[in-house]
Amino acid sequence: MRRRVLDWYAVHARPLPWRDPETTAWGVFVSEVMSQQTPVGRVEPVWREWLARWPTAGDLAAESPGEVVRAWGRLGYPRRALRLREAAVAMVEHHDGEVPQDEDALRSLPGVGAYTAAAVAAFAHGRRTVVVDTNVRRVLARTLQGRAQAAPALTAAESRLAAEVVPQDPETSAVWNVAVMELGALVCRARSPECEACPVRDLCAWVAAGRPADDGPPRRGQAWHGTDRQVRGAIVQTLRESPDAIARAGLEHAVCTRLRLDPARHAAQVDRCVGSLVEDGLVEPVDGDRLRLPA
DNA sequence: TATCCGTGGCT
DNA sequence: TAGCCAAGGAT
Repeated sequence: MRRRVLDWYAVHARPLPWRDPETTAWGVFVSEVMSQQTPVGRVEPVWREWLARWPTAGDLAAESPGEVVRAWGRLGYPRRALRLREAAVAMVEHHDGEVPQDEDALRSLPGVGAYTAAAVAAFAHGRRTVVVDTNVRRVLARTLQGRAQAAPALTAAESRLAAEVVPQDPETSAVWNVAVMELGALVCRARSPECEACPVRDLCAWVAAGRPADDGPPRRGQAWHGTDRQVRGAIVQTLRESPDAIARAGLEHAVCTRLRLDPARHAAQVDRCVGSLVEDGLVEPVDGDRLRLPA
């Protein structure tokens, strides 16, 4: 199985810029944070802008939060932009401006969880780690467990399984980790798997079982229309597009217009969301009644 | 552990 | 078309 996946990756890997051997650890770190819950195709152009503008952690650490959120554009979950900047500050203050190599040190950075710490240690520093993302979970669930999808949340059994299949040699392990992810992203996809193109289809327990449908609990869809998330998104988008601070009433109007909401009935929701965004550090009140991205 | 947190393309 | 889903993390 390992040889097949590694050989497949050698031929089919996408030429993502952060996979270039000359990309710095900082570049890899930025790519991993941007890719959290955002398709890599959308990440690539923003990543290029960021690395040209802030080629080191020190460069980003010196930038204002608002400018970082603005440059984040529409990647989604803009709190990640703030945490990425905070991580850069921590690197400057505690790691001599460099991306830590140790998984635990990475884990302690803002916005870095188990996945990102393992991924950066492996892909930026060549460490042997166990990278478990949604792609890896799905590939292992199908090939080894014969299930259509992984469990809703990562289980201890899954982590053990993932750890068992990572090659011992550090260099090979790093390629293995990215290769399984790539297989999940390109072939062993969640919705329309392309089993005919899979290098391990004849070893796959799910294929052997006749590709049975998922037998797990029904997934809860993410509500969107009319939610605080939608309103928060519209608020930040409006402020991103405005070079100057905006009066609260003007912001309410702009957001309701953008979302086609009745201002009379949604002013309170917009206000509540502004409050939560201020708490998150994504919005900053100025001059009493005006709002802007944080300076 | 369940829920919250953006955005947009795909089926 | 409406829902599903994407290199997760924090609480």
